[in-house]
Amino acid sequence: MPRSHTKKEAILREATNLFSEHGYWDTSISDISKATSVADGTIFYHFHSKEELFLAVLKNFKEKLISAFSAHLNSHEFETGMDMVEGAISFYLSQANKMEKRFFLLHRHHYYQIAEHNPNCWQHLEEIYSSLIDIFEQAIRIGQKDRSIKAVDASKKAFLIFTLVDGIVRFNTYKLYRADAIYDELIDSCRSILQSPTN
Amino acid sequence: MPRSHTKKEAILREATNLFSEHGYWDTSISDISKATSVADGTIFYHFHSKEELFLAVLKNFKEKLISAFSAHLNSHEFETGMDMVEGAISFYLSQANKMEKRFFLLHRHHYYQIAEHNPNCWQHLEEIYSSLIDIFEQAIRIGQKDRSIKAVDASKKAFLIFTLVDGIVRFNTYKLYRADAIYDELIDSCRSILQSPTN
DNA sequence: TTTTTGACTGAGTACTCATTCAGTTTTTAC
DNA sequence: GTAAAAACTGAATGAGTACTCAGTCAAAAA
Repeated sequence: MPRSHTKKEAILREATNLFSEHGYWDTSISDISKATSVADGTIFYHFHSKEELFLAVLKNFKEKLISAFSAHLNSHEFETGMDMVEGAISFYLSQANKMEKRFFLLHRHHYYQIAEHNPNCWQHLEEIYSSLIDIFEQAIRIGQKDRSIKAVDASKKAFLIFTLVDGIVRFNTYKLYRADAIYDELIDSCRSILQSPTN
Repeated sequence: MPRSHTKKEAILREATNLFSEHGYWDTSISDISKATSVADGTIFYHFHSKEELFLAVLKNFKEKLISAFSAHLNSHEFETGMDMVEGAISFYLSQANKMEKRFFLLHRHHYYQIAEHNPNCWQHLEEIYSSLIDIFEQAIRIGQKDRSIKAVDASKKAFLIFTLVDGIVRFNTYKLYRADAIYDELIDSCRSILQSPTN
């Protein structure tokens, strides 16, 4: 239990770093073993294949991300549902900023490729997105109760807003646009989406 | 000119199909040569390396995409700038639908990785995005002249709307959400963003 | 003390893949 | 028609790769 545990964790940690930074194909098993100061075989002792390790990294990220989110929302009080939406947006952006490399994982195309034939992988992705979108949806519903948000389709609007925020994170990590330069416009637009008179 | 031209084009065409469908790493040179009925060496005669071929595919896609867009916009008349924005959105979605596989190219992470050390690749991506965003921006400016759109920051709102639409395309290709199920909400939201009273 | 167990090792295996190049065929120029 | 140039070929190369496995070692169980 003492060292073995540590080594498996270390492998997972280094694999997360390397897969996040360089992707699946540009990270070899021996890259990971070197970074962890472990023999190649040890990796296969703990994880049966490279793909399994890759999935373990995703699973780990999923758990960290979801618990970080619920911790944040539980520890904050929001005046209105609209404020809660805003809080969720800015928390998502700050998380993406803080663990930028990890967020790369979400945008790594290879996961979606694996997901096509691996239901397990698909489920991880699905859980990540649905739990994130859920946060927005719940905030919208709360806002509709306290009248800070209009009677819109909460589920669809939540998806749209999440898409928007996630897309901005994506452009930011690809260095094609800076997220902070557009923060105010983003919040503004989300307010418009949720508060403007229904047509 | 006769056959040589054809073969180079055929290689580019098959490479586009295979890279779009399976990605860079899951497409080998011999996959491409088999699909084109050409010897491996021929590929290297026309393109110096696999990466160069990959970039040629991107360049080709860029040109096709941009010209398809301007052809569409020039052949249509729009009542207002707001209608033009709507037209651009629905055209983007229909293009993404029609050449779904090709659009994968835009979301293939590998390009962004190459872009990090290859200014040429970065430029292609930058041109694709900036010309697409430009279309939205111009439509917004026209709308501001004809009063169908409020006095918003055209450049930033154009980026936001593009991000939103592109993000939806992404979720659609990954089969995590169906774009057509959300079309009305999308248009609605864009109207809100561009027409709601400024705070 | 002896045995057993499970974590760990790293050289070896079997393979894939991009790239090369010496040579052949086809096209163009004269 | 002939020479030069260009297009094309595919077997060979060599650098990598994920994964295996026979064996080491330390600590727990007997």
